[in-house]
Amino acid sequence: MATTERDGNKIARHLRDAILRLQYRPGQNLDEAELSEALGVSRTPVREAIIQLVADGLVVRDGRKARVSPLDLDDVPKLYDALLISSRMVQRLAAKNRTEDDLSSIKKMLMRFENVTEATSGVEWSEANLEFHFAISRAAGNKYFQAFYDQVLIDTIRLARVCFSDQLSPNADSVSSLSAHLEETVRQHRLILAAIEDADADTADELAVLHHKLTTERIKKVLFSGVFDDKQLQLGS
Amino acid sequence: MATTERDGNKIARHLRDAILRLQYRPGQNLDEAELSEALGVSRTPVREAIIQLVADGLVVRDGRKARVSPLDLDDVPKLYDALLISSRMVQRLAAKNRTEDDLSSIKKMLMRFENVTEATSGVEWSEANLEFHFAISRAAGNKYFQAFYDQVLIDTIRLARVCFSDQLSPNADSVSSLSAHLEETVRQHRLILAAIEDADADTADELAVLHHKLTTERIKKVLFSGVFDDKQLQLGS
DNA sequence: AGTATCCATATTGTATACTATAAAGCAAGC
DNA sequence: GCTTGCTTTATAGTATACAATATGGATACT
Repeated sequence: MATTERDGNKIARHLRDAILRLQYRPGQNLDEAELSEALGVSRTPVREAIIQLVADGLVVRDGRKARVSPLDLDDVPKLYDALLISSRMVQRLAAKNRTEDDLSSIKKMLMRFENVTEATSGVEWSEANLEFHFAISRAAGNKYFQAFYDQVLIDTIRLARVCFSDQLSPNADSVSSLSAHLEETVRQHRLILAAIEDADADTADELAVLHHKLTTERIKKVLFSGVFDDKQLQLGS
Repeated sequence: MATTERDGNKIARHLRDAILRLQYRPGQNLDEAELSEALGVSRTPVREAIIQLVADGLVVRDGRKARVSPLDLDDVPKLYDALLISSRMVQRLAAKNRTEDDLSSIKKMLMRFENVTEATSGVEWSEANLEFHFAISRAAGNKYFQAFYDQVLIDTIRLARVCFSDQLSPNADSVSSLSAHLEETVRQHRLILAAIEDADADTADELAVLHHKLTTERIKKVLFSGVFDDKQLQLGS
């Protein structure tokens, strides 16, 4: 799959990164001439990159125009359905099929993720997170499940970033909960690695369920944490 | 997904069909100049079509060259793993989420498939089969599972066609078993439609398992039916 | 005043010319 | 005689010019 083969095409990779980092916002129109000028190449490679991204699902055709694909709200539950199933399957397969190379790759990504702190930018930490799960995806050794999972992971990250970036003024509660969240994430990642190393497919599967729960709870917390506090704003006081 | 959006690009569609029909054999080199001449267009649209097909997994990059992707033998068990899981999930979802439009679409494809007889060419019947399952895939209403399943279906069909086309002299046994196989396939398709119509997810799931079994048994029968008959060729007679 | 049609313009789609690169073949040296 | 490096050639990658089409605005007609 295109997302897996680290990427081949320089300009497609640049566009992909820019989209994932929300430098191009979901729904934004992609003008070929504009992009080719910005990137200092002609329209041809830009067009070809866009075609790839359409196939990857990051860009969507709207008539002849191309737009960054827009993270539809009623796709969110579907995304988390897919995340639950694909992560369970992939971690199960990874526990069965992982090679020594896979293990060291996963370990490397885990260590990178462990160096993430509260000070690290959100983009960096979600990138490290993504790479950890990509490594597991490769370890599963089944290109069909891998393509499925990679696609789901990418949209999960995009959604998370949109949620966290729209959280314009991070309130004290979410900041204080961040370090706890990071800690728990690292703890789970270690357990997942251990299960895969032990070839314990059932545990790897159960851990996927737990990790899914952690992810969805985190998103829920952000989405429903308004800026108003019902204690401070007594109507009529 | 690209395979789902009936296709947008005329020349990509042509190439896709040609590859699925084995008019371009797995492993075959795709020369841009040659193709552009054959199709009566310039290299640009051919290149763009190839990029799409690479993303769809039907074409693979080999250095800078492009080749029809070669159906690796040790991917076969992985394909059937993926087929089992994806078909179960998709049929389960379809039973839950299907709309009336989905149902009539599935019914239409079922009727088309029922008109397939032993006289029909293999390409036509597998095409009708594919369309039936694509319709169910759409009915699932989850683009992630749909993309997963569609990809698996496409490779399943490709593999089947390679197996049956390589069966150079179809022996009497496989010909006589064909009508039984067709009949059983139609029977299962009807049951699957009924389960989806009844919103009976568990049955739809179980039927996917049965259908998977039918598919794999059929392939096994072809792969292991040599042309020699051990009764006719007694050594030393 | 509202709507419909036509023209102008912007933007995508295609063709072709040119450039860079990789593979193959030949030659020379070890 | 085999290997290695250079040259040649074929093929992919890029740029630019041109064609087609969709969209928006203006004008005219109802």
